[in-house]
Amino acid sequence: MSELPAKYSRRPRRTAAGAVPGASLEFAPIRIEPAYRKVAAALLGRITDRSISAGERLPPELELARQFGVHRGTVREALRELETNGVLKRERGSKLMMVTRPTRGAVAANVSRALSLHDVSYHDVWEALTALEPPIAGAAARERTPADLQRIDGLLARQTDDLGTDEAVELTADFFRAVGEATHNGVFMLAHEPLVALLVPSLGAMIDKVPQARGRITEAQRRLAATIRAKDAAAAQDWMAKHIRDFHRGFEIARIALDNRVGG
Amino acid sequence: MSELPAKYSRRPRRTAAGAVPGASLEFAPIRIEPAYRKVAAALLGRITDRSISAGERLPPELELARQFGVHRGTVREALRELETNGVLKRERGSKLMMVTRPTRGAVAANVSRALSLHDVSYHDVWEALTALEPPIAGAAARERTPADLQRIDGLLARQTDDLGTDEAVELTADFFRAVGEATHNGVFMLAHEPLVALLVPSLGAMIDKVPQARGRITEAQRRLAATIRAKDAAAAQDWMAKHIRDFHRGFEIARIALDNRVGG
DNA sequence: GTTGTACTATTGTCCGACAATCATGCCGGT
DNA sequence: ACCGGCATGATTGTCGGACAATAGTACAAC
Repeated sequence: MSELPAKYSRRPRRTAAGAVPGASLEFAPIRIEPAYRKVAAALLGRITDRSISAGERLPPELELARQFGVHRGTVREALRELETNGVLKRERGSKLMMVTRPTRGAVAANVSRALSLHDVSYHDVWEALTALEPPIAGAAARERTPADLQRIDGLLARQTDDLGTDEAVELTADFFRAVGEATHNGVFMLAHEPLVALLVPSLGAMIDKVPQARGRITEAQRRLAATIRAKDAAAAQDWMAKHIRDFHRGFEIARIALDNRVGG
Repeated sequence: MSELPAKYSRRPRRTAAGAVPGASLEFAPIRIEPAYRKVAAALLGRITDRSISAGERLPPELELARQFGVHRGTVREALRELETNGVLKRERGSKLMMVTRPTRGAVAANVSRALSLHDVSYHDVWEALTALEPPIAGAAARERTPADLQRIDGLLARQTDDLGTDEAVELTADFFRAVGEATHNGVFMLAHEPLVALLVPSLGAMIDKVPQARGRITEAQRRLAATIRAKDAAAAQDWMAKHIRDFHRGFEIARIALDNRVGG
């Protein structure tokens, strides 16, 4: 059946056990990388250095396998790696894989998961939000465009009392996102996303337990929006700081232990 | 050779083309997920909800394939996905895959790449550092332990004039990391890592072009360390802010355009 | 012009196989 | 009793080949 197993020949492995017995020379640890990782690294390199740019389509898997000189299964494993990194997206059927830029949501989801697995506490998240959000609000006040204002106002207009808990929470999260986008700073937009995402579940619990919270949230957001409209960065910082403190207080009133792990 | 192709039977596909002709009803798009994604989701779920905890070992691939009722290749693609997410680590040979928690470095690398691909500018990174690092320094001053102090001092002691550019830059980055760890806040530790990583390459260029930068950096770090030792959070914030401004000025002097893309 | 059909390209999944590696346990020599 | 070498089994890495399902396209039919 098999003529001769000459495969694997392109990856010469060190089978010779020719280690000098007494030598105490310093050897660098031998770095053996699986092929799928090398393929992934090669592709990722071409993407990060922009020789393949977003929106372009990759050759089909079989063609890639031919070019790299590996099996299609190996290429697929490499592609899967890039896909989870968010730099590739594939659609079913005959569409080719497309190079994309990782979406904020995907990156944020990874970060959230990592934070959650690292046993980060609510307190830690609050501390970070306290540090991060006021400057974000300030930057938003400085940099906002009319379009940003419009989006923020649109969100505020939807804040009514007869919303369900989930919608209210989602709307609050969207408010933070909108403020982040008004900064026109990709770092800010990405930075607070995982934090907001981590808080969303418990925010719902808090709102349910603390009836007055909804009103305070809406009020703070309106004030904040006004300062952003007025391009008053200092006031925006102050109101955002107050807004964050409010959340903190809500959690205390709802008796959510702040040194609990987030997420789950 | 093949008796009968009864495979694929466990995934019934809708072959019937029974679409109502004139109906203008709203249909939700049908979500069809590949099997490898479902397997990945199942495993990830068990990890994030802690029913499989870090350090445990997963069953071998063949066993997983048997349990999920899919082919080993499919399981492998799913595992690759988790591996990139950092929740699994595998070693060569007969060792089983081990559940791990994503390392900060891995997560940060993903974030850095995403930021870089999104054309974030130096200015954006500076703005974020200006917002983030002073509060981090303040938290470090409040929360530092003797061990943290020792690590920081160790790094400072290695800051001498006869270091190569690369070592000096790496030492500076490590200083930031050490301050971050002194906060004992996982969010802070993770948050500034990608930013520092993005700056490292250009920081080397800056140091080479601006001779006085090295001295200023060392001086600022010593002062900062002193405030952290004294647990003087306010002073720590101030010195960190100054430190960051210093970097900014260095870049201006070195004529590195601040609206350039970072990374690459 | 719209609708249906055949064809092709591509991805998703499966089957089966072997090489390389690591752990383990056995064995003989000291 | 301790040690290094060797056979063995388990597991991952990779390969070859196969087929089903889907999407796009070209073309004929109405």
